[in-house]
Amino acid sequence: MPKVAEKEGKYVYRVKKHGEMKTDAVILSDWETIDEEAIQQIINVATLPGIVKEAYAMPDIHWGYGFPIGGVAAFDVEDGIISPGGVGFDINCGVRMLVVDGPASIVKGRLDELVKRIYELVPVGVGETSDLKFSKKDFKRIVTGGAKVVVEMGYGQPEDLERIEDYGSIEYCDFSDVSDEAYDRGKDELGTLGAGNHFIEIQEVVEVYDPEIAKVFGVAPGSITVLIHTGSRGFGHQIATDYIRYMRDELKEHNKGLPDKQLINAPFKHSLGQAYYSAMNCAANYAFANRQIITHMIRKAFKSVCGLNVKLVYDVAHNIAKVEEYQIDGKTTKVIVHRKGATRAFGPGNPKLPALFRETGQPVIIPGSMGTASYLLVGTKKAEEWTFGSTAHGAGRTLGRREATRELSADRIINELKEKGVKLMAKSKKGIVEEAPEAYKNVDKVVQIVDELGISRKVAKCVPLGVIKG
DNA sequence: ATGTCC
Repeated sequence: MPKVAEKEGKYVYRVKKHGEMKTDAVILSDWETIDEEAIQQIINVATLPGIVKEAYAMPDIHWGYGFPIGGVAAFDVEDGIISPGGVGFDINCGVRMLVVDGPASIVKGRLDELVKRIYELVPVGVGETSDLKFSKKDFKRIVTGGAKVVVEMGYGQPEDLERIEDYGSIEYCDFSDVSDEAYDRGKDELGTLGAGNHFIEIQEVVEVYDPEIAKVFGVAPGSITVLIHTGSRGFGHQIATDYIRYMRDELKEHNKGLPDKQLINAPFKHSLGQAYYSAMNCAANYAFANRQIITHMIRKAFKSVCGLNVKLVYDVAHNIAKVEEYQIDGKTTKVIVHRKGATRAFGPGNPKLPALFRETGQPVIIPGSMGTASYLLVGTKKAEEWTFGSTAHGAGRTLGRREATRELSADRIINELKEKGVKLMAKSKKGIVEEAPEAYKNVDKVVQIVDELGISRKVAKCVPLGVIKG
């Protein structure tokens, strides 16, 4: 443990404000699994203008571009900043859980066919495009309106919308803040999965920790669930790239003296900060629409192969910045919360939640690495009071992609999944090694920590039956 | 994460 960190409690470590830090940094994790580069990154975040309360690291923290992945930081909207590195390149990368309306036995009996059908319907892999064609006018409607626009176009049902974070639509956005290049990269990728850690997984609920909440969420022991993990593809990536460049070129003086160039940012109130916020929200809407279209394809697959309907459980964002209000030093303060590899975890009574989840708190989805468990949890008041309504987002890497490629073998991983009875279809062997379970922390441990800390609570555990990867 | 280097 670096000398700067003090243990404050079980899974709570504090780096007291020192040097250029404007606030403390708090690490919520077991110490053994953390790399020191990521700790330095959350310390760097605490030096940024307008940061309020504390910077937080979740138990799945690992090194990222500028900000660590698994980091949460809130900046005052009046004198704080917004930073593309605090959101991530895959803007509104997130996870959506579906539940199959019917017996597990039917799905298990047709698993191979089902995985194959989904693989045919959803384009996967780097740079993969879809056959769906949207006019520029429709594309503009989609990225400014999100999931509801594609539902209107026939991809899903109006009831889906209240089961998406922010109803799958973020209002503050203007298409004129999006570059032509971002449009070009994004126009043919709606309805595609992508690569890297993105996946579609068919799972079975093996354990329910809170039956009442599980019932509200629509799952029970033995339920078949489907997880979709993807984001805004080349569209969001280009928007991040564009605005990092604009901020570097146009805000030289403001960004002078950063502890790390990758922390490049704009004052939130500055026209460039507002333009990034707007373009980022276009990418967020794109990602919600993307997961909605993929849901439609999965529903088609289940209908044709099993004759079963599929319902939405919930859809969460884990790479995004949002304006929210919190009590800070007894004062209601409007902040721009950056959740990078962190999941919103609003508790019971939060007015931003639909009536459906008003009494329980919002569903939270924490996927594991390939072949391991995934969890459905519920948000808490404690998260709202402590971590700006945030919790972890996944297992978190322990090996970089390059290290994983060097140390692990795709064939062995394929065999291990086969032995476990998990059906895998993947576009590339490279993706398999990079996403091997050995390259990640143990998701069970991450979930145990957030549950014990009370920043979200376990509801159900799912294990994989079939995996589709890029 | 990503038309995995403009």
